[in-house]
Amino acid sequence: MHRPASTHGGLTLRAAPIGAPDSNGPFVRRLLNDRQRKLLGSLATRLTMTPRQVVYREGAAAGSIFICSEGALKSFRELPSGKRRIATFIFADDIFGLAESGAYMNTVQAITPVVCHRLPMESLTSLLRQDAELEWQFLCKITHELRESQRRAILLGRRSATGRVAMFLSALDRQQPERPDKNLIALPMSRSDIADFLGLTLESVSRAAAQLVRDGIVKFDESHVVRIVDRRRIEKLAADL
Amino acid sequence: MHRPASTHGGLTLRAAPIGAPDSNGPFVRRLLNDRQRKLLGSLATRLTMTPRQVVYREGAAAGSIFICSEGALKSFRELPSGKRRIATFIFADDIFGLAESGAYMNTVQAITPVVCHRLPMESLTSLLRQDAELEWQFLCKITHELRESQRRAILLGRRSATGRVAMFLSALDRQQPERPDKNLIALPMSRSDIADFLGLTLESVSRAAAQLVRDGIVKFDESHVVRIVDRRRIEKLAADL
DNA sequence: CGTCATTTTGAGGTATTTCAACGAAGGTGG
DNA sequence: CCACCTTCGTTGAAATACCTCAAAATGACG
Repeated sequence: MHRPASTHGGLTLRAAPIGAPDSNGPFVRRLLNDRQRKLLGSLATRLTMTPRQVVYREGAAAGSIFICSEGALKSFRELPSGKRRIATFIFADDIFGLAESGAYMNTVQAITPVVCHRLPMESLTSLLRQDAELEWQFLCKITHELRESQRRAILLGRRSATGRVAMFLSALDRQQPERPDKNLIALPMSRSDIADFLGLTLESVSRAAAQLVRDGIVKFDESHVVRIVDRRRIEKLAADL
Repeated sequence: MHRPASTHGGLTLRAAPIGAPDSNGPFVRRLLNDRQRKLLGSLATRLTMTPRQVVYREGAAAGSIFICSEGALKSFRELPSGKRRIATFIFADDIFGLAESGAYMNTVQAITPVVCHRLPMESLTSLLRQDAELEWQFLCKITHELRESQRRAILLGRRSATGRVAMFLSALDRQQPERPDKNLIALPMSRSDIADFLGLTLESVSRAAAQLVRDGIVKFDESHVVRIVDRRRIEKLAADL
């Protein structure tokens, strides 16, 4: 059943501020006010996707940008060798399809059921170039993404598999804001997705996860739900070593 | 001697367009028109730095953003283990200090003699929030950076040292636009900087570089100047494997 | 020309990758 | 309801590649 009321209902972004003197840590807040949501909503088409469904493929003409409202997706490239590298996972309040020039750089595929909004590139850019306030929200969001991406690049430099996995869990933990139990982390993606994201093999991820369990740092309630047992240690592992 | 004429003379940004249907490859162009340069120039303070000089330190209050006009810098973090990870190298027409929230995330240090411009965060943000056109240029630039950062994260996933080094050289090659000899790449940074950037040891970088030379892919005219001998092969290596 | 930093080269240890097989989970059809 | 099949995840043992430790060689600079 279509619910036209929600056409722009879920349209939000989320990012840490750029210049604000925040208390401590990158506290993340929602962007976009009612006016801005309405403005974007008038351009947007609401889409629902089923798991494994492809939003767009690498190399396709980049005609739209997307905002995810619910669910999780992965953005990846197939390498000539047949290996697959995941550029980023996409969750609610994330933008995707913007960091492209002419053609999409990655393929984006739903992991869970997804609700997202498609905004035609042309109307969006002309809107942004007229509305500095709205554009500012986008600038904040992209800057936030850049920060995260750099953080990731730094931590990918490390060799240790358990360190990488700890870093990954910690990033997911930071990323998931409102949850009943703050120590539960949903892992919607498969082990091999995690491996492709971290530049490890699927086996190494499995072993590293087992190691973290043996060390009493985390515990798997289900194979896709992690419980943080010792938050201090996982954050120490993630911070570096 | 102060040269007020050049206060805003070197103020440019450089990025691939976001939505433009570019011919092929991310052709990079200069941003900012005269009006915008003048506007920014009126806010900016011109700074010259000597090699090893620190622009700002990790954790310091983020009061300004910077635009580099000449030279090269590195942005890095010291890890508790004493190791050092380079988040990014900064060249002419790059912005730095923007992807922070309240406090700078990284330390930035000059590698070569540098000319850059300091823009107070507050005046810049209030200017941007009024001037959508100018803000658009910044959005393009940050988006470009995000693209590069994601590309890097993807390629850091790989284990192969020679592949990483090839990727690094290829990225520098793309990054350096106007050169007399298109096959010469300047490597202003040290081997250990490269290692810290790629998440390798200095020795591995040295060996990987030697390997590339043995394979007839590159040649070192000087220890900080590389000549690409076989462009097809280095790009194949960099693209993946 | 001597000193110090940077870079290269060498030999072993260790971690991850590979290759392989097994176990678990979910969906389909008889 | 159960057998079957496919996908996903775990575990085990050898090979490879990078890291570590160490020392020599090259280059920069006073």
